Amino acid sequence: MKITIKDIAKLAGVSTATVSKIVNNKIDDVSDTTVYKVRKIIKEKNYTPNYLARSMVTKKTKTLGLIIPDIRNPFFTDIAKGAEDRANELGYSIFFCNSDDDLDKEFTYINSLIEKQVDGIMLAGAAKRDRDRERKININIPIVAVDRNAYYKGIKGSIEIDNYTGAYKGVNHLISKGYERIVFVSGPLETKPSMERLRGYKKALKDAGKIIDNENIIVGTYERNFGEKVIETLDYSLKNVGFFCGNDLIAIGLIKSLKEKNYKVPEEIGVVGFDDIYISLLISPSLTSLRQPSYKMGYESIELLIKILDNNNEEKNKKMLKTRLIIRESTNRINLD
Amino acid sequence: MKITIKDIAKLAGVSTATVSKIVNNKIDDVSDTTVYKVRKIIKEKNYTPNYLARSMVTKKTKTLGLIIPDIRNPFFTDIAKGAEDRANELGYSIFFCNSDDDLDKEFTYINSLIEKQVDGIMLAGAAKRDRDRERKININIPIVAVDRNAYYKGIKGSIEIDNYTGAYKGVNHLISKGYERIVFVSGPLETKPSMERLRGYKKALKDAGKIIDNENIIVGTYERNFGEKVIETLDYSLKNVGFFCGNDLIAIGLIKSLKEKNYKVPEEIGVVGFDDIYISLLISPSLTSLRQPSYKMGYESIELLIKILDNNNEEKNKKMLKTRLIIRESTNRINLD
DNA sequence: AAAAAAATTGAAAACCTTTTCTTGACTATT
DNA sequence: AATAGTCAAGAAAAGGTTTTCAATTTTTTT
Repeated sequence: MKITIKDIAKLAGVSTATVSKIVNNKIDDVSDTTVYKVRKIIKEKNYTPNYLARSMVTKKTKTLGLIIPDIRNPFFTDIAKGAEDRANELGYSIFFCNSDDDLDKEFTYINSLIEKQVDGIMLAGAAKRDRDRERKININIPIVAVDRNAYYKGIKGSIEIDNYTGAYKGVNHLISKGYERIVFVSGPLETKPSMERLRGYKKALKDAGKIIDNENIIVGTYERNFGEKVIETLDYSLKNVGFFCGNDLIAIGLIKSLKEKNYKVPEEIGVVGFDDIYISLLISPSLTSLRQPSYKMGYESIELLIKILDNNNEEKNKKMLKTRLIIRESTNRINLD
Repeated sequence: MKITIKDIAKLAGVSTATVSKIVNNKIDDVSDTTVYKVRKIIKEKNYTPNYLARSMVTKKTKTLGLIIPDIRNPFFTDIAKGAEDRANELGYSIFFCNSDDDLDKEFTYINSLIEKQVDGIMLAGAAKRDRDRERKININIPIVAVDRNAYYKGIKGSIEIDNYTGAYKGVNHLISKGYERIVFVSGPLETKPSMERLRGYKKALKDAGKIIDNENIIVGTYERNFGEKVIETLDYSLKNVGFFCGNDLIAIGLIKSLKEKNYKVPEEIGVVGFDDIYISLLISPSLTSLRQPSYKMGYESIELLIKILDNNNEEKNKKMLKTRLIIRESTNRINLD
C-alpha cells in the first residue's frame, strides 16, 4: 500500500493538517522542531502526496493540454518540444493530442482535456476553422493559441508570427532573383497565417509593379502530397517561374516533382518555402525558406499560459515573433536582372 | 459550478448510487424506467463525471505515459502517433515525455508519471542503459518496452524488431552490390537493437567469407550530427566502401558529408540506413534502408499495454516484427560482381 | 392469502488531501 | 496577578465519486 499523509502524521505524532502545511511549505505557523521532525519522516518513508486527492481540493491538476495539427511536420514537432521543455521546468505535465488538422478531432480533444481537468490548453489549431461552431463550445479554462488563430471563448493569449512581413521578404527575394511569374502555393485560406502570407505576397507583387493574377494563387493543404501534385494542375508553361510555398513540406513535394519532370531548380525555376524545418537543409537542391522560431514559439506559449494561470501576466498576452529569410540553393542562381 | 452526480440524483429523485450505476452502465439491477429517467436528465444537464473523484476510488486514471528518446526523429514520432491513435480509440489519454536519450531524464519522467498515477507506461528507452540503477527503481505499474530494451522491474511486455535479420539483409545487399569494405556505423552499443544489428552485420560478413575488422565498426550516437562527422575519423581511403548505418539520421548525415567531399554515391560508395523514415525518400540520392513498421509498433504496444492492464493478455507479451529492405538510389549501381 | 424469492434502491463508508477556524498554551504588557 | 496578545497545533469539513450491503418493494410460488 502506498504511504499516505495519515501514516506520516501518525508516525510523527501530529495531525495531517500539520503535515500538509509542511509538505506545501506553508510553515510560517509551524514550529521549527516540528518541521524538522516531520521532514525527516517524510524523507525516510519516501512519501509523495497523492495528486488526485490534492487536485480534488485545490482544483488544480498541474496538467496542460497540447494540441497540434500534424506531429509529422517537424515545425510542429519543434513547437511541441519547446512546450514540453518549458512545462517540465515549471512542474507541469502535458497531455499530448494530435488533431490531424481536423476540426472535429480538435473539438473532441478539447472536450476530453476539459473532462480530464487540465489547467489550460496550448492550441495550434486545425487549418480550416469554423467561427460559429467554435464560439458555441463551452470552455472555462484558458487557451493560448500558437501559430494559428482560433475563435474559442477560452482564448486568453497568443503567440504569432509576422507572416505578412515574412511572405513579403520571400516573394521579394524571388522577384529580385529575376523570376518572372511568381506563384503562391498556399495552404487552406481559412487560417490567419495563410491570409497574412497572401497579403504579403500581394503587397510584394504590387511594390514590384507586377499584376496580381488569381491564376497564380493555388490553394491546397499544408502537406507534401499537395506540393507534389501542384504542377499537374497548372496550364501555363513553367518558364522562369518562382514558387512561393505556404510551408516547407509543400515546397519539398514541389521540388521532388519538378526534379522528376527534369525542370532545373534554381536555374529555370525558383522555390521558397516557409518554416525552415531541418529537412530543408538536407534535400537537393537545399531549400530557401523563412525560418520561424518554432521551438521558441512552443516554449513561450507555455510560459504565457502558466503566467495567465498564475494571474501574473502583467505583460501583453499577445506576442508576435519575426521570421528570417534563409537563402539556399533553390533560389540561388545568377541574377538575370 | 460544474454539475455533479448529486445534482442529477436530486433532480431524478434517486440516490447517487443509482446514478453512478447508470453512468457506468452497470444497470443489471436498475429498473428500465429509472434508467430511462436518469439518462434523460444526464443528457439534459450535459453531466460528465469528475475524473479525479472517480480515479480516487477506482484507482484507475485511464491515463498512460509515453516516453520516447527523440521527438525530432521521425521514427519515434511515428511510434508516438501510432500509440496516440490507439490510446485514443481505447479511451485513454497520454502524458507525453521526451527523454532526449538521457537516462537521468528518463528516470525523472518515470517517477513523475508514477506520481501522476498513470495506469501504465510505454517506454522507448534511452540508448545507454544501466542495469543496476534501473533495477533499483521502485515501479509498481506495468511498462511495455518498445524498440529498445530496459531492465526496470515493471516491464511486463515488449514490442521488438528483428534487428538481427534486418542488419543481415542490409549488409548482404551491400556485399552483393560489390562494395568491398563494409563499415558499420552504429549507435550506442548499450542497447539491444544495436547489439543485434552488430550480430547481423558480423554474420553477413562471415557468410560472405569476409574478415571482421574492428576498424570497420564505428560507434557513436543515433544522431545526424554523428553521421556527418564519421568520415573525418577514418584513416583509410574511401574506395568502394559500403556503409551500413545504425539509423537513417546517421546515414543522411553521412551522405551529406560525402557529397560535400565530392564522393560519388552510389558509384564509389554505398550507403544503407535503418528505419526508413520519410526523409530518406526525399534526399538525393534517396536512401536504401530497412523499413520498420514504426506506426504499428506504437499502435500495438499501447494495445498490449492496455491488455495487460485489463488482464486480458492470453497471448504472449513479447512480439517481434519484421523489417523490409527498401532499395533506392544510395546503393543502386551496376553490380560489379 | 401467506410465505418465499427476486428485484430494486439507497445509506454510508471510503479514497487522500487542503483549509479554515477554534483551542490551548505560552509570552508580554499593564 | 490579571489581561491581552502571540504562537502552534489539530478537529472537522469539503471535494465527487464508487461500492457494499441492508432495507424495502414487487413478484412469484405455495
